[in-house]
Amino acid sequence: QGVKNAQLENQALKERLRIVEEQNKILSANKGRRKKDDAVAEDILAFEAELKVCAKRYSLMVNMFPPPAALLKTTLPDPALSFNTAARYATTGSQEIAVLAELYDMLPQHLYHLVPMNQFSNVFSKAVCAGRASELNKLRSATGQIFELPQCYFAISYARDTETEIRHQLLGTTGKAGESYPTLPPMLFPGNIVNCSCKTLFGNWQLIAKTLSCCLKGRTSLSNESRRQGGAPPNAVKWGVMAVTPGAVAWAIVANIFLLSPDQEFSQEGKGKTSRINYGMIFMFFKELLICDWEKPCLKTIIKHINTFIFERTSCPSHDLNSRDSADDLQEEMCLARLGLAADTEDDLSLSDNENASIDVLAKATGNIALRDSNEAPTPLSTTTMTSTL
DNA sequence: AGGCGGAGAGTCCAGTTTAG
DNA sequence: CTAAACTGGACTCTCCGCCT
Repeated sequence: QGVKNAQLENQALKERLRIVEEQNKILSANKGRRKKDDAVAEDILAFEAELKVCAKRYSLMVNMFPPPAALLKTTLPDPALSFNTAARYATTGSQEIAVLAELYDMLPQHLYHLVPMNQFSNVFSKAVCAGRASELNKLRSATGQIFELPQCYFAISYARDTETEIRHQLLGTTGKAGESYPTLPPMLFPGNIVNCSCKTLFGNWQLIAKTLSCCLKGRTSLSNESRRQGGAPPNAVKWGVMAVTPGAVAWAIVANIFLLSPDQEFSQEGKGKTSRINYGMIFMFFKELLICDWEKPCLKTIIKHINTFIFERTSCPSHDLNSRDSADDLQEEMCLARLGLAADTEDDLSLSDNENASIDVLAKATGNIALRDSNEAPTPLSTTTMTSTL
């Protein structure tokens, strides 16, 4: 009797399932015809995989944060603005256009028509965030190697802010309650020593190079001994990336700060929950600085070092890292010193207004003032607002 | 064989909605 | 009004296909 009852029950359930499935089919079929938008949605769906790859590349090489949805609706002015020069920071309008131009530059032409669609922003933003999260997750397992510290410090819930090497030597805070994080942490300077006149900013380029190498060439590119044994093509090969960009360098700096910070997650708005570091603003700050100074010889030298480290190194990075000949070192130091000198005296008459503006930002930031959230609305990417916040 | 990256399921947490 | 239920965002883990 028991078996019989169970069988009957089973049959009844199956019948019910069949009815529900049928109803579901009808509902989804109707849903398909209800909106005019659906052809559009299908179009985006068809290119979804390609779009996701582009979004991830965009998030690492161009902009750590997805562009605002409203911006995607606007059309690009016909003579496309050059977005990799200081000119983009002239006005708020030119900055927005540059963000859009950058996006279009990143996408293959056959995807252009998708950008203004409603669904695009949603799909693209999600992919940007997912890509960023997966890279940060990968980095977290290699952070010990990057900073030459015990890997256990970087377990997600480890109290990193209690370790003085991290808190004091790399991030530059004393650990007092309510203290803010400096915009230019010691880890950006050689020997982790902040130079008040910024003479050696980015001199500690190895950390940036290692971070980007891990993201672009895979985790094993960091280890000295084991050479790459095979595997799927790493991101750099997949994306055809041959050199780092200002966005990528800024990405690496922000990622390094995040990995050292006590924060456990990287929110979409770009603000650290525990540290209250405003990562979004820091990213904008460094990207602007890098774009404005990209062609300056001192920065060029550093970028060359980073590119060599990531793209030309075949094996044994420790040699390249630690035993560069002193003449090379000296030359680099001098070069950096010139960058700092320009910031101090502003005696370089060839500087454009925008370059001066970037130096202004830099000089103010050196005063150990943090780009920290002060319970205000997120500030847009502009030099003027940035300096006033500082 | 083993590294790489992606998909997707699962976890955790915080904010919001809903039932009582 | 409160507590339970739901929802959504971000991260984690595992598996799988691809590749050298």
